[in-house]
Amino acid sequence: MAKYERIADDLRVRIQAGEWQPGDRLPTETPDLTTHYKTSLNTVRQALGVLAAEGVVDKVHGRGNFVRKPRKRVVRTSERHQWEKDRARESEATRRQTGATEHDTGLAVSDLVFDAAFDDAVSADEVLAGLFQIPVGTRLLERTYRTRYREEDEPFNVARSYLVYDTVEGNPDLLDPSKEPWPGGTQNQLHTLGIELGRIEERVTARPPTAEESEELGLKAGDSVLILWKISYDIDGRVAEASNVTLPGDRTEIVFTTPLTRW
Amino acid sequence: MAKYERIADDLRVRIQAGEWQPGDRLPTETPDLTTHYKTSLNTVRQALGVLAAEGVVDKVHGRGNFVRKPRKRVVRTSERHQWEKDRARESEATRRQTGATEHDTGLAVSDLVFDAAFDDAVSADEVLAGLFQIPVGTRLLERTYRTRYREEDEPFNVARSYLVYDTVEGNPDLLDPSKEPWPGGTQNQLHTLGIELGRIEERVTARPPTAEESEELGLKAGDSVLILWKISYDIDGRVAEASNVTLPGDRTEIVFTTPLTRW
DNA sequence: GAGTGGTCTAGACCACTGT
DNA sequence: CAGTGGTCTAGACCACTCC
Repeated sequence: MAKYERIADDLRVRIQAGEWQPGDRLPTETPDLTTHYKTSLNTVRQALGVLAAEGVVDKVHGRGNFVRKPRKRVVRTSERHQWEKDRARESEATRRQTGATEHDTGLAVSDLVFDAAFDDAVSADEVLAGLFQIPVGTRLLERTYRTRYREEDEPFNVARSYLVYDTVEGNPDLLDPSKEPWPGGTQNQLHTLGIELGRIEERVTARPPTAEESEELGLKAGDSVLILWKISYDIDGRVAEASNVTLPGDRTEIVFTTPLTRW
Repeated sequence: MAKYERIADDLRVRIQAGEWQPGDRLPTETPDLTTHYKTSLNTVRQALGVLAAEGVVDKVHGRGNFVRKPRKRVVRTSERHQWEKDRARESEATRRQTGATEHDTGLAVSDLVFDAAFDDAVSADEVLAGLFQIPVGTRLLERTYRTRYREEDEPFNVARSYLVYDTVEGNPDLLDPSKEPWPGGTQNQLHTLGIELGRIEERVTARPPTAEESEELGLKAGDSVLILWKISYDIDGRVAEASNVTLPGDRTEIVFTTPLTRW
């Protein structure tokens, strides 16, 4: 076993044992750790790199290496869909109170900041064309949403929603970024187009963030992202909307409930 | 911007542009890349480390650095639960045909290899005690399952299932590792104890693998794991079983369907 | 044994943080 | 300005893969 692995293991054990609490600063790379482990700087840094990649340690330039604190979780439940559907036909006054994100996080609208960007001339790639059962290159409306806590700088998710352009022309609000976030969410918007949803499918995978995502979501080494594709089917089984959300893996818990029929 | 970042960006762009195809070997670290970028070995390796952490490049000791190929996905659907419940009361002959994993992967039992390990004296920690609504320290039965493709060395998942020990004493098969995998799965086993499930809840998060998980699941730098907690409630709303599965994030797609009631 | 990546060293200098 | 982490170099030697 390499020296840097032994150092990483030793530090990991000492952290787990509580020698340093979450938030505490570890001994300095130079001279503390290099002399303690009788090794060179590179080797100490390689060991700390392992722990950072595991999410055990936060490296902060100019300040030190810290034991990472567990972060507050955002829970996203599958009940949100039925809840959103039930609310889609409520009065605007009612709808204006809260959206699905607030339903999940338990926060008021005022705690969250939204940002919307539209692109009404996106061409369907193979994946989207396959979902919507349309030719590649069909014109789509792409809406990008970012949600963040008012006190934090970085958004905690980035969502991109796709609709077939031809189907949304009937509602000009759907093409106006300043109308965001609409009271009622997507299901209310689809309702104005005469579309009722019958079923929602969600597909979840995980991977390390790309450099771009790390930048955008303020992720550190040792973070993963959850990729959630939400596909909304109308009552005839056609795809009405497809969207994907990028969620920080360690801050997000996705909860699904499957009711079972009685024997 | 640091030199290693510029090198990583340059290589990333060239890979995306198709200069090297998935599976192709990149130029050697020494002397090709060091001379091409007029830099030292460490700097080239730091750049390649970035790409490896993103999952773009596979580093293979003694052979080279390769453009990573997308891997075959295993799909896990939430329909499996109802399917498993419907099957739990079928004859053993029928049940013996396939299990829920085969239902998802579309493979025959003979393509998969299972491994089961039991520990009938696990003490409930705070998380499990909270789930089952029992005192911390209550005796639990922990069953660990590993599933892998017959042709591959590493399992593609590791699952740990927890049952309250007192409730399983009625069925000695539940305490015998050699009876694994039982035809019918957990729902069939619970059926023999007179327990019928009414609802299943699944909670999903993602994070980088621990050193132990990388070892066990054969994961490389640049992989994430999905952690799925499955909580099974009986028809009275009590927790009957809790289990967690560790799934390789880039090989697994979890699919959930939410049916919506009609307006 | 040749080729290739992995580990380690010792030292220089840069960049960020807080006093 | 002092303290601390980040980048980079040049070179030595080890470990793995494949012919």
